[in-house]
Amino acid sequence: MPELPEVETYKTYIDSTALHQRITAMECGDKRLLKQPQSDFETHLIGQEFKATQRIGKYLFIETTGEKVLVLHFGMTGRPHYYKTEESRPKYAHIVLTFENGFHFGFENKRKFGWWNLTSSIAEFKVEHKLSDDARNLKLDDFKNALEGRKTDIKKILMDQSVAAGVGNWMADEILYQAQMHPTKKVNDMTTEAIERVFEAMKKVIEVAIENDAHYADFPDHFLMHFRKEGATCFHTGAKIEKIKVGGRTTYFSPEWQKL
DNA sequence: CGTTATGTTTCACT
DNA sequence: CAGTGAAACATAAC
Repeated sequence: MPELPEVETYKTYIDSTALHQRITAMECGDKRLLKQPQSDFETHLIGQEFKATQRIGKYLFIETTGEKVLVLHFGMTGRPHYYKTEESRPKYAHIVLTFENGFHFGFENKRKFGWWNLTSSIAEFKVEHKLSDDARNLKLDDFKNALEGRKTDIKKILMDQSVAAGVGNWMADEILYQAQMHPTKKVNDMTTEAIERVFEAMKKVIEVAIENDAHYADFPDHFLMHFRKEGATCFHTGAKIEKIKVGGRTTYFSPEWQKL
């Protein structure tokens, strides 16, 4: 389920479990998850330690004591899992590192859309992958600049990783619900006030989600995540939530509440 | 069996 | 260049 808040919880999890331990082995059950030959990862990881982590959007960077930075992307179904015994090995841990202390760092990825890579420079990686600043730290002026000249649906813009890195499908729906903005509103038709409203909603959704460890059940009652399904009841209007496609992605919204 | 799923990349068009 | 829609990638769950 990894969008920005989920990956932030993964970061915290890794920071509190897997840092500062010598890596002794690597295994990978499906090489398609590796963007480089496994031997490259082994060369740069074995004998090294995780030193610190950084997150930009949905990408997690793990700095090591070696010269390369490990880059993780979780795809649609991924999470890290730190465990000790083989019995507790997660079923879909397709990539596993073993530490000197006997624990393992498993990369769970049921659908195999996630991957690992190595980079020499996080800054370079960010440019190559056209990532904006992380949505959590993004400045209003940069957001406005990124919208300049764009004419498409606000939802597509929000999910554009070069505009606000980290916003994915559920967050875009939640942000637009909070901002009372219709998902297919064209950005060139939006007033400055409306753009600022969406920006503020984005910030709020991010902080609320992180505060609650991306645990949707703990989100405030007026958050769309509680009724983000077709035919469910909108908290504010009591009307039915509708399902449409925007930019090829399933989109849930409340027609009366979210104005075009 | 068919549909759907929280992501990214690529490609053929307009 | 901006934008679109579709396809591809893999697989489990409903």
